[in-house]
Amino acid sequence: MMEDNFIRLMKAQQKSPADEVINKIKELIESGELKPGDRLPAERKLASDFGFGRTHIREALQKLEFYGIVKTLPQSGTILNGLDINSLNGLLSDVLNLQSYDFYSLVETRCILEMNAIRLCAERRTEEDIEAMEKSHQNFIKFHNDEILRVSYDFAFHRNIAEGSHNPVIKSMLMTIIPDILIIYNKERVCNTDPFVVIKEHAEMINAVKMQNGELASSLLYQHVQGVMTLARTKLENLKVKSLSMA
Amino acid sequence: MMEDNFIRLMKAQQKSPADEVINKIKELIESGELKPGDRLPAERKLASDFGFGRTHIREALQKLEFYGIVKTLPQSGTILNGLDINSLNGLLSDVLNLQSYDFYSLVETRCILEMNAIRLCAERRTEEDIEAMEKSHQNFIKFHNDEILRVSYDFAFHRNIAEGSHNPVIKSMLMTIIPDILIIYNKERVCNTDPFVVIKEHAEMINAVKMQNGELASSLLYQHVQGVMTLARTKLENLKVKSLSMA
DNA sequence: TGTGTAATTTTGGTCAACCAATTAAACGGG
DNA sequence: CCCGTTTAATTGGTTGACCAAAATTACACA
Repeated sequence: MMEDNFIRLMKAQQKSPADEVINKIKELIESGELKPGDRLPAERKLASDFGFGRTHIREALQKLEFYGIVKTLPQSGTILNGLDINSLNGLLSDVLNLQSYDFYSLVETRCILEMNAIRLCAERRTEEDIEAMEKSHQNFIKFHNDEILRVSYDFAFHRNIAEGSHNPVIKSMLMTIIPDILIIYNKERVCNTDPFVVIKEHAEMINAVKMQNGELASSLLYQHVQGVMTLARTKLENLKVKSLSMA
Repeated sequence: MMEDNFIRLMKAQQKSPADEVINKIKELIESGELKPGDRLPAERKLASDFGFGRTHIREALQKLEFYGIVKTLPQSGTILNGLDINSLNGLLSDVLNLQSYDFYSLVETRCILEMNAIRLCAERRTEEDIEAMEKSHQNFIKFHNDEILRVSYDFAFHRNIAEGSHNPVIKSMLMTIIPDILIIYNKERVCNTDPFVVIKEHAEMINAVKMQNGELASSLLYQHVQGVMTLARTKLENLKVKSLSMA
């Protein structure tokens, strides 16, 4: 496992072709040859100029579009966004320096997003949201003896919370990080929280949401995930995951 | 602009080919034909079975890999993650139901992430972090009369905060949402916060970070972004942005 | 019967060519 | 000279073919 991390670290240091393309685009901007708002040279031209195939060019542009740096218009071209040079350079540096992240950062960010998701859920929840949470909770109780199913319904419960926040950005972000957490959870098999404790905590959170008490719901959620936080801090502190990007 | 939103809404209802592929993969899982941990049929087979080209298959798999649902191994195949059927179905439903998001959600999430980023920055900051914040702050003062440069250095300041959190997941998430916010900011040209107010707020935040006072830093950041929050709530409430996904 | 090696097949990644949408240039008439 | 129409060029998206790595199968020998 340590060897795995070493190999991944080395790979991270070898830039992918797409990252090399991004670096060259960054140089075009720094040289003034490409200005904010400009259309980029055509994919074929970039391929020829940079010495990479169009597949790598397209992968690089897709990545830049994902981060809002360019906008691709079918059959029309690719436009650099209109931010100023310093901001563009900063963003491009950040894209190029995206790191693998450690499990602790993953879990810490999940905690932050979920604490706020449940606070918003308490404020904004609908009857459907409460019913969905109740249903997941009842299913958790029903299958609390089944190690796999109870994790499944715990996860469903957390998805209900995200849904109840009525903030699609928070939902989307949680979606990108929850699967990795769950996968590592299941793989390490080190979480053995008493299901009755979970049942109690779920019930308290539902009640706080019903009462529209965001602060209470938020602090209950914080307590709820302390188990994973502690786990991440002590046993899996240096566990690397993947780069949170498309490359 | 209202017409723009209408057209985008209609487009959102037409599933992309990649989403149709994802839906078919979901059906394979629901039918039991594809189980957690299984290798998916080869790309060529999926293309043939589903009636889409390999480009669309690969785009769908790339999206699923981004969300942690599958793992693609070059020259070996694509593996479905080992989560249970309910969780997989839930995740796939969420992926298929990713929505366009409104500017308010974007800004609200930014506020949440940055409040926590600066709290962590106060706890974890290094001397380099403080120096970087000071430098951005000094540049903001220097160019406070230049509308473009001061936004640029304000952005640099916020990037320093993200960097100082020492949490790559938070950094990465802020990176995906900040450009859109800045672009809309510049386009709507409706923020006219007095630069001297910003200078004062920046100085207070730096001081709180120096003092390692996370709570203070967090609440100062909250005050700092209230302008954008108010703007988002009143003037741009229904402004749709893009789908926060690769499709 | 088990093991090691070689051959074959399968696989995802990449490429050049082609398709169709968009833009730019050319042309003709007023 | 300007404007509308037609033609040509440019563009990103898609396709089928090819490449090389990985996995599977077949075969030979102890």
